[in-house]
Amino acid sequence: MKAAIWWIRRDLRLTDNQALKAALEQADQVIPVFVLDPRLLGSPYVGAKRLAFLFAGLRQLDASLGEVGSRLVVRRGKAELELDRLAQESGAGAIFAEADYSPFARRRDAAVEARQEVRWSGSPAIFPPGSVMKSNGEPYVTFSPFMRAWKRLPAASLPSQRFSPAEIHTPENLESENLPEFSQETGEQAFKAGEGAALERLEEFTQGEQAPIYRYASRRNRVDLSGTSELSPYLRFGMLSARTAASMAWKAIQAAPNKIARDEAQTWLDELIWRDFFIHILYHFPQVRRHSFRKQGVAWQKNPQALTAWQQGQTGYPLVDAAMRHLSHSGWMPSRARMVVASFLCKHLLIDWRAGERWFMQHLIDGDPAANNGGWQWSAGTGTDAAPYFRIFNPTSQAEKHDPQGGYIRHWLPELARVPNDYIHKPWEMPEKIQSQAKCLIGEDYPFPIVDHAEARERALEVYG
DNA sequence: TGAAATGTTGGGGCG
DNA sequence: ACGCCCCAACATTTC
Repeated sequence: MKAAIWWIRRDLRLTDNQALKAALEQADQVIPVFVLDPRLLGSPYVGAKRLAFLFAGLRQLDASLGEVGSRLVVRRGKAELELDRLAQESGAGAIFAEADYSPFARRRDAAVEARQEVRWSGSPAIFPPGSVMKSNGEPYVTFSPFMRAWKRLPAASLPSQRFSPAEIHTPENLESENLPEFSQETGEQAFKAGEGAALERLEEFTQGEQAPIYRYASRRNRVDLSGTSELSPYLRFGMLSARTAASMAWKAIQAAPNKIARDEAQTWLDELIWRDFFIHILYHFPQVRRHSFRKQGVAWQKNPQALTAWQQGQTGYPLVDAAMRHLSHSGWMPSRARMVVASFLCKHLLIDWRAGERWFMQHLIDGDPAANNGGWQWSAGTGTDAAPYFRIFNPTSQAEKHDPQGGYIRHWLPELARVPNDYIHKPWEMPEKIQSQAKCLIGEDYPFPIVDHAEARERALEVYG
């Protein structure tokens, strides 16, 4: 065919892009287009920090396209209408796109398919939904057997990982919208957008005998040490292909200098498999987006004051508050901190996990419907293969384990900066004299705990039980 | 990818 | 030397 549309959704990259590859193989001219859909831009599950990252990524992509003789076309409107219009303007014979599985994406894509021919290739998952199933044809709902089956799939069945376009011909004279600017509202941009930054970080994380991946398992929980890969925003928007990430993980595992290092790296691959697991779960059970996977209901409590305290990082538990302010400021939080704040909201405060899920989606740069929903339902104990109801994190002992010197806490809670180590994890126990020395009066500069841990724990056991 | 309560063991102080 | 108690350290059970 003469021309084809490459419809970009969450695959903001040129390398290892199966949809782009297919379009280039089938058509002489390719039109890279991103559609700003008002249904997404105005959604209560979208926030400024993630949009800013998306738009910065699109600008980067436009620049990369420029280097191969093309450019990005941006349109604003409902996807099905804008793609219709673009196909008519350009005479494009088909639309090429990577799959996208959230309930909204599937409705949108069905509407597009009703009007235009769409050829799907590639997936945001490493192995797409449907490819990891039980022998009776049903989807897995527990992680361990899912992971075993996933690991039995031949890595060689993954299509070429090395594709990178040399030249893209794109028709002239197609109108393109400007991308909105978000300089004011988003605070400090913690992640540099774009495929280049993503590949740089992946390399740094996985390459060489001293690579962080070889200490991943033992350091990922240390909130004060940046022990995680920090690749999630790139995976979210496909600035990094999940398959490229997996392929680098496999290589690192093979190249590990010893068994300990190999196990450490393996743990990171296991996390990528968790990501696939939740993508598959949302695909097979789209109702989990709105409802608990488990039928038994928890009697959630309405508590707007407590919800606000949690959102603002004013619960009186330093690790919880540091993490929540980290999120508001940077749009990101390490995995361990996410588990701690989620457990606190659902179990200590007995607030419905959906309130936490929405807050995360509004603030996380990497906010992804499948991973975020899966994580929240896991924490709340309502999901597939969920944390058992009696597993209640003690926010103080979690802080002692994972931020032993309080460095993370002091960084995000400046009012606790001068609190001595003995009290950094339980400032409410500080004698008054030390409070004034530390210039931190509890109840004034920093709140008393909004719930007593032991009481909250008992209450959660009773309500969940 | 918990934490608390309860149970067991063994060293050391002491009469 | 011996029995008793205390309690830290570790193990097991329970939520």
